[in-house]
Amino acid sequence: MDNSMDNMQVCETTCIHEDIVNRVKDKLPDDETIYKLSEFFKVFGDKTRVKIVSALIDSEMCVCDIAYLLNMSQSAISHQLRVLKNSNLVKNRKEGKVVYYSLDDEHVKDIIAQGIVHITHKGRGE
Amino acid sequence: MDNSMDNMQVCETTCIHEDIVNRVKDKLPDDETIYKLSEFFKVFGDKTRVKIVSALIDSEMCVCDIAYLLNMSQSAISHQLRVLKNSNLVKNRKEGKVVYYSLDDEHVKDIIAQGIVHITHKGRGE
DNA sequence: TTTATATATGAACACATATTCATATATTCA
DNA sequence: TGAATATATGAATATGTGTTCATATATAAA
Repeated sequence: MDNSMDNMQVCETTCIHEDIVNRVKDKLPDDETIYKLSEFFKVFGDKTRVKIVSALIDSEMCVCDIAYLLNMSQSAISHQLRVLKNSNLVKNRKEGKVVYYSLDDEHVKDIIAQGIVHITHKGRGE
Repeated sequence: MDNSMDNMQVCETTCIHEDIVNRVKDKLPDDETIYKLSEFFKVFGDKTRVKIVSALIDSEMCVCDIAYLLNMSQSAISHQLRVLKNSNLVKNRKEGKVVYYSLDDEHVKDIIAQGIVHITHKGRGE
């Protein structure tokens, strides 16, 4: 893992600001945190999942409701709900044959809201 | 676009809660907003980009600094910086041959912070 | 102008991923 | 038990994406 840079074209030059790099390196989150962060945001990086989450902000719904609402197949929704569940973003409860999904994280609303702030502030030229 | 559901295996059944679906449908953000949201979060859905952004929270840096800090090739970093720039998350200034990158969005810090809140709260079983 | 350096970029490749299709599982009802 | 329904899931496929490699561009220095 360390000799992977042996023949890589990286700037082995004088342009590196070692003081800055060293200072930043100390503050940078560890690799596991970075990985978890990117995996977390990756979940929101899909239209279908953002729709599902946005919908569940308003109300608990069953798989069939969501498929109908989003005009998508039951299978596709089910697969995505599993992704959301694995990320602890939604939970479910079973009532007979029907499985109801709802949000399992208080910050989901805030995350979406903050995303909206960004895209509305940056939409048309700075 | 409307007849795409003609032979799709969606629940054309009685389990749909029409009242809930209709109410949620009205509140759901429009398709363009959903798309922009997912594209926005997709940017944070990559380890390298999260690292770059986290690093830039602390200090402006040149491409070479970032490549050295993250132990990655200059080309890989340059490609990712373009993605971040296209998303209006970073800006750059040129000083001779050196290009310095810095954050271009006040909420980036908040987004990362909120992500950390989630992964630390949900890490070890609820 | 020639050389060196810092960055940008297009193409290719390897890998990840979202949806579909077929089917399995679980539950209710007759 | 058997039929119907709601959901879950594995495999396959198509599409997206991150890095590498080679190279182009831009700037500075000799």
